Amino acid sequence: MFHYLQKASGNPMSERERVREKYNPQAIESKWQNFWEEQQSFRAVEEAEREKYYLLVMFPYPSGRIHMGHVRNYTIGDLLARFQRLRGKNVLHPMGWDAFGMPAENAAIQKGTHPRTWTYSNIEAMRRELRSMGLSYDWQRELATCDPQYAHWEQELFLKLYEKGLVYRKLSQVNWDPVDQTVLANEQVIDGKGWRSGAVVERRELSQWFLKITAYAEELLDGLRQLENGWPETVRSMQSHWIGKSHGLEFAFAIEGSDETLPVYTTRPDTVMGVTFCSIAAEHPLARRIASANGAAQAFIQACQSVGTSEEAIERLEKKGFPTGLQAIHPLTGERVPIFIANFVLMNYGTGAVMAVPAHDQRDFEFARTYRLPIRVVIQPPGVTLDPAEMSEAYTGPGVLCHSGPFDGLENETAKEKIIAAFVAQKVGNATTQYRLRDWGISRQRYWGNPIPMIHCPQCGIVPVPVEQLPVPLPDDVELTGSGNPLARHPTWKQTSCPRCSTAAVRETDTMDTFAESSWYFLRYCCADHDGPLDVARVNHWMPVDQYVGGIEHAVLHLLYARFFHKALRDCGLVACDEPFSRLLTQGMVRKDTFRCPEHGWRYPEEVRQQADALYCLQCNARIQVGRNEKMSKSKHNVVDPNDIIQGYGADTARLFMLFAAPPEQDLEWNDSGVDGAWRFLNRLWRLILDVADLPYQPPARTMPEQADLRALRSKTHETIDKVSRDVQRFQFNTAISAVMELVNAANEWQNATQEGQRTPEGLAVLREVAESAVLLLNPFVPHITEELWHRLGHAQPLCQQRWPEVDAEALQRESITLVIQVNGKLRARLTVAAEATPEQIEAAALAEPAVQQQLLNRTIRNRILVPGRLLNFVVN
RNA sequence: GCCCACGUGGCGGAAUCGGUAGACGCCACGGACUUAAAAUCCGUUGAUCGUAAGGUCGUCCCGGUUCAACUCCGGGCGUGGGCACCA
Repeated sequence: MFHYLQKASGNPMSERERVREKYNPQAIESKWQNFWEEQQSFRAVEEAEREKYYLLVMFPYPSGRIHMGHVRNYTIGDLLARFQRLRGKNVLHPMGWDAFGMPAENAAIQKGTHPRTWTYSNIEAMRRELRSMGLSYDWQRELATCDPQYAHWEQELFLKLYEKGLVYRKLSQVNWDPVDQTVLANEQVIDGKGWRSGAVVERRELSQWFLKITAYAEELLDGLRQLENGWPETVRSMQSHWIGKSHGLEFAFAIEGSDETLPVYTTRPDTVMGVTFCSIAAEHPLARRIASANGAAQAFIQACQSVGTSEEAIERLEKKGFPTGLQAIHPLTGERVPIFIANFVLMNYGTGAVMAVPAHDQRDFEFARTYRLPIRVVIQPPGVTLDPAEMSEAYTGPGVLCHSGPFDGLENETAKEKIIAAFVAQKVGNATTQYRLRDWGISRQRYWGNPIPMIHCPQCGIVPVPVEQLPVPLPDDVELTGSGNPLARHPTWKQTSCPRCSTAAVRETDTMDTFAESSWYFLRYCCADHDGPLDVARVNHWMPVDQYVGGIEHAVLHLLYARFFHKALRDCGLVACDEPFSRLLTQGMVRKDTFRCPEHGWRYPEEVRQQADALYCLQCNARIQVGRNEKMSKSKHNVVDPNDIIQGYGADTARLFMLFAAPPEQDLEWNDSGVDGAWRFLNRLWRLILDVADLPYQPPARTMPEQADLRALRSKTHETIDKVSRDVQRFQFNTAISAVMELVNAANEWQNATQEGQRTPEGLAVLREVAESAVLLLNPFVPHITEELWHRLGHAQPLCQQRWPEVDAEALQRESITLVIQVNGKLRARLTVAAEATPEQIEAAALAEPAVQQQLLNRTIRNRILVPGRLLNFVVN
C-alpha cells in the first residue's frame, strides 16, 4: 500500500500542507495489541540453534492497580526484551503474580472479601492494565504464587531442602500484639504500638522455622565477585555488608565466684587491654538467671523487650544498662571488670556478649560516660596523645598500642595478630570468622501464605508430610478478624494423623514467608506447565536469567534469598548454574511531592490551594507542609494513576516519557508537564513518516551520496544508529531517545529547506533511510506507533520480526573536526581542521587565531597539550 | 544509630576514559499562521557587566591534586533508600 503523491501541475500546495491523518493512539494501540496476541508474536519456544535471552522483570504484588513504579519497571524490561528480539535472540520474557501476602488478609478483615477472591480479581484487573501498555510477554507462562499448583511444588521443594538439612526450628523473637494476640510485621509497629489495637508491642519468643542461609554465607559472598560486571557496585556492596564477614577473636571471661564463663567475640582484639567492663544482651542466659532472683533486673529486661525487633529500633535507643553485680576476670591481666545488661547488645550476633572498650568503640564510649565507667586509651593515633578525660568520642582509627604490657609499641594491625596468637598460645581463646548474616526465618503466623508441610506428632515429634500426601491445602473456610492465627484457630484443618505412627497429630499452622515464592518463580517460568516442581532440562535451557530488572528496594533481601534458594536447589540437582541472575538493572523509585495538613493529614494535590508562595488546605485553610519528593504510595496521597496518562495520551507516550525523563537507575520525580513533550515528539514523528510514505518510493540509501547536505543527513542517521545501539546497552535510554529526536529534527529541517521539485532520487533514498531507521530504532521504546508507521511505509512483515539496523562505517567517517583552543585551560577559540591535520598544522592554525594571539601577547609558551580530536591547550607564564 | 546512594539553569536531565558545562525535552518570553482559538512552525532563554565586540563568574559548601576537575582525593552540609515479619 504505497501512497504515491499525485502531483497535478500548477497545484500550489506542497505535501507538507495537505491535511494529514491525525495520530490516533487509541485506535493504533488496540489494533497492534490484538495483532501481537493473535499472532502469538512473543511466545518463547526452546530452540536449539538460536541464542536464548532470558529477560526477567520483578513480578508485582497484585494490589489491584498498576502504579508508576510498575510502569517504569515493565517499560524498561519490555524495551530490553524487544531490543534483544530485534537483535535476533530467542527471548523469554514472562510475567506473573507474587500473590500471597498481608494486604489480602487486611482486605478480608476490612471488607470481608476472601483473600483468594480479592487476589484473583486484582490479578484480572492488573493483567488488563499491563496489556494496555503493549508489553511483549509470553502470557502462556503466566503464574500466580497463590495457585494451589505453585504452592504444591513449593512444598515439595521445601521438603527437598529439609532432606538436605537446610531446614530447622528454633526459638526466635517476634513483635507481639497483646490485644490482638497476633504477631506483627515491623511495618505494623508504629512508635512501638500495634497499628490496629494501639497496644504497646512486646518482644516475644516463638518456636519458628528457619532456612540455613548461613551455610551458604561464604558462597554468597564469594559469588558476588562473579557478578562484578553484571551487577551494580552498590547492590554488591550492600549484600556484602549484609553478609558481614569478619575475622576476630573469641574468648571467655571467667566470672568471679562462679564456675561459669562469659564467652565474647570481638573484631578488635588489638584493644583487648582497654576493656573496662562487659555488656550482655537482655536475652542472654546469664541475664535471665539474674532476673529470676532480682526484680530490678527483671524490670530492666522487660523494658528492653518493649522495643520491637527491628535492628533500627534497637540501635536508635538511648544506651542504657543494668549492673549485674558480677565481675568478669580478664584472661590476660586477671583484672576484674563489671558486667552490665545493655539494651543495645544483640543476642543473635556473635555470643550475645561483648567486651567493652570505651576509648575505642563509640557505643561503649557513650555507655561509659553515662555510667561514669573508666575509659582506658590503648591505641594512640599518630602525632597525638589521647587523654581519656578530654575525649569527646571514641577513637576508632589506626595507631600504636600503649598501656598494653607486652604489646606496647606495636601497630594496631600487627597487634591484632599478636594478641590472637597470645590467646591461642595460652589456650584461652580462638581466632574465629563471624558473619552478620542470620538464618532466614520463614515462619509466618498468617493465613494467606503457603502452609509449611510439617506435622507435630506427640510420639514421633516433628514429621515432614510425605511427598505423595502433598499438597497441604489452605482451607477456604477461615474467619479473618485480625486477631490470633487463623489456621491455628480453624476447628478441623490442623487435625491429622502422623504419617509414621498413625496416632492423632497436628499440622504446622505457620505459613511461609512470601520471599519463598519469589525465590524460585524465575525457575518455574522456564517450565510453567510442568507436572512437578521443575523440569530440569527446560530450566537449564533458559537459566541463568540474562537480565533482571527491578527496584533498588530489593537490593538485599529478595536478591539474597533468591540467590541462596537457587544455590540450594542447585545442590538438589534441579538447576545447573551457580548464580541465577547474570546481569541486574536496579531502577530508581518514582517519587512525588507530598502535601500534609496538620489537621487532615495527607492531602491529594487537588485538595490544596496555592496562594503566594505557600499552599493551604482547601478544607480548613491550614498551611500545608510540603514533603520533598517521597516514594509514591497510596497512604501518602501522592500517587499518579498511570491509567490517566495511558488513556489520555496512549501507552506509547507514557512509555516514552518514562524512559526519557531520567536514566533508569536514578530516582524519578514525577512531573506531568514532560508528558506533553513526549506526545508532541510522537506527533512530529507521525507526520514525518507519513510525509515520507507519501513521497515517490526509493529504496533506502545504502551508500554515501555526493551532495553535502545529504552526506550530512546520512552521517547523522548512522551516528544515531550507533549511539542508540550503545546507549541501550549501557541503559542510557534518555540519551538514546534524544539522539533519535535530533535525527527527526534534522530530517524535518532538511525537508523544510528542500523544495519539492529539487528532490532527487538520491535525496529520497536518504530520506527513506532516515525514516526506516528512526522507526526501527524507536520500536523497543514505542512499539505501537512504530508498527503502524512501518506498515504505512509499505512493509508487509511486522516490525517486531525485523532486524536492528546496521551501522555503515563509511558514514561515520569525519571529514573535519572541531578543536577547542585553550590558553592556561581557558577556552579562547574553536578551530575546524581537516580530520587528518598534523599537530604542527593544528598549532599553526591555532596561533593564527586573533583571540589566541591576544592572549599570548608578552607571554611565553611553556608547554602545549594536544588531545587528539578534542583540544589544544597552551600553557604560558 | 548503622549501611548504600545522590546533589549541575526556572524544571527533568546531558557531558561514555580528567579535556567545549548545560545536548535533548519541559516551562517562560517574542514572532509567523488564523476572523479567533487550538494545533503547528520560527526565534530567544545559566548569572552578570557591556551599545557591541567581548569580559567575568558558574556544576551543594570548604580545601587539595592537575596544564586542565561536574568528573579524582580529604572534610562538611542536605536529600533519598535499606536495616532481616511490607513486597
